[in-house]
Amino acid sequence: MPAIREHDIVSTNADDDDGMPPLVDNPNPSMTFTFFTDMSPITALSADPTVPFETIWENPVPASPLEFAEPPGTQATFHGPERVSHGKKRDASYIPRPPNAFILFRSSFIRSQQVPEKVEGNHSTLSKIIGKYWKTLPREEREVWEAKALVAQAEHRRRYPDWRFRPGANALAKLKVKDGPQTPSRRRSGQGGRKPKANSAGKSRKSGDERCAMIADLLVEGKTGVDLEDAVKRWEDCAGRDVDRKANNANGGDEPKEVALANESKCHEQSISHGARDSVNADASPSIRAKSNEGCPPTQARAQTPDAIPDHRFRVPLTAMFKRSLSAPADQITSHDSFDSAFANITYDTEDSPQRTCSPPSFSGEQREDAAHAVFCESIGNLSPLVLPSILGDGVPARWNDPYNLLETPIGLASTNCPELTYALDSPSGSPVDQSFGTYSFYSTNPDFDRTIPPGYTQDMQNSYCSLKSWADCAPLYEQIPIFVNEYAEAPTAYDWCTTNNSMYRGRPDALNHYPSDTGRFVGPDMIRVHTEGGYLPTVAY
DNA sequence: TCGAATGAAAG
DNA sequence: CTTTCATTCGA
Repeated sequence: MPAIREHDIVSTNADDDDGMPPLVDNPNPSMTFTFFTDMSPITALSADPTVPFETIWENPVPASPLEFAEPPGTQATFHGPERVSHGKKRDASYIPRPPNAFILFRSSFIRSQQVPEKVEGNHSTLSKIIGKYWKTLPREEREVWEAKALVAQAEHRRRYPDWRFRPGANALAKLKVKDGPQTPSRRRSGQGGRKPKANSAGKSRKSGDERCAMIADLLVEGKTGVDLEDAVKRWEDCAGRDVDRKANNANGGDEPKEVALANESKCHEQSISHGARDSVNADASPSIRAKSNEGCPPTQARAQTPDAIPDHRFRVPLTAMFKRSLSAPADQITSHDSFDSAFANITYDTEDSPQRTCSPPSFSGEQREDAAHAVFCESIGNLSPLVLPSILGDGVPARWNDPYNLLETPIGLASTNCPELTYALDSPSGSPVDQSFGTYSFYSTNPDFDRTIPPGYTQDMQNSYCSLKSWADCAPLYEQIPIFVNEYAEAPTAYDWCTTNNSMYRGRPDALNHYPSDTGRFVGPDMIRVHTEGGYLPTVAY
């Protein structure tokens, strides 16, 4: 099977330049689709095709009210060339880079005006604050932004299939515009550009950093708006004069801590965390992770990761896990590389065997596919790295492999999280219905999916098939990008998986659902290797 | 296969 | 200017 270039997906869209969401070329009349949970269901964003794609990753859930409502007219959009971003004069044809997770977070954060202008209006300083705040985000929350970044990236690629990041290419243009030949002042070298003041070596700088850290801490506590303003004011009233001493202290001096603590605690005695937001909502707001940082938040050794329990799963950031070169020539893309590295030595926690390591199994016997292209994933009952986290965020974080939280949905009813979908369960014959067992499927009213059974699929697999390309084409409509196993596979004909004792099993997808465990409890396979009939490009994200 | 550079948002 | 992250480029 010829290797299919990733861009072939999008280049089939004739409307790539028109700026309108193309949806799918396949206007199949109403149909339903089902897929297995290990087939990377994605979360529906909006079935409304009129929703401009620019708003997709910023406002994925219009239905869920944002606690920090943004002022009207400030809805986040992806700023394509049709809109000049923040006053930079650029050619109308200029295509900006897709925003990364942090940039999206920062934008949303600033838009939500949690830090009043009076507290800080300078965007450089805001960047510092937001950067510190960003580092304290719990992983789930950060993943939300990583997911958005992936969506943004996917959408960017859909719109500008031929775009390539060309660092420096724009620098030339800049020099031209600035008419002066301009020394190529390396901006981050600290040498080139004028160094403003800060000659008093660290003093003002230090206090600035201190203040940033303080504000970031207050944000972590959940303070925003007026609360934040008050707290900052209190801090400034009495802590400002401590700055010098603190600055010295930070340079290795062993200043008695009681002094600082006393000062601080008297300045901002109790701050009641009000950040009772649902954690995985999609705006950059302080959330419930505000801990018991009563009194003055220590400005340095703050909990970097609020996760109380170290979670060794998926330490690889999503964006890294699913990273693929956006700009590399398509036929050089080897997106499995990131997968291989991401999953090579991941330790999984499961109910049955915490911290069990399951390295990629070595297969014996005939292997039809290129082992280097194998994609590993977890399956039903376990977290699936193939599914991005749900950002539906209506208070119940969905499972990784159940992004619609369908397992909490009565069978046969539409998910409250995603009315477009209905949950069905095929229980193994004779078994009581057990939602952790059996095949569960999502039925969609989305007509845009191709369910033409490819060669290799038998009729009884029909219900588990949905064209992955359809998902890919629809990706911008969904919060979650379909992370597909074998996007271009003719058909997955068999899955191999290893169990806790490293036994190898093989079977079709439905067999996975019937895999019994010694304990009488369903144990999902640790890993699944998807076999295909021919070669394939294991695109992991589109 | 590195580290350095660039640029994404914003005012 | 300033942040983090993704990507490219040159050595």
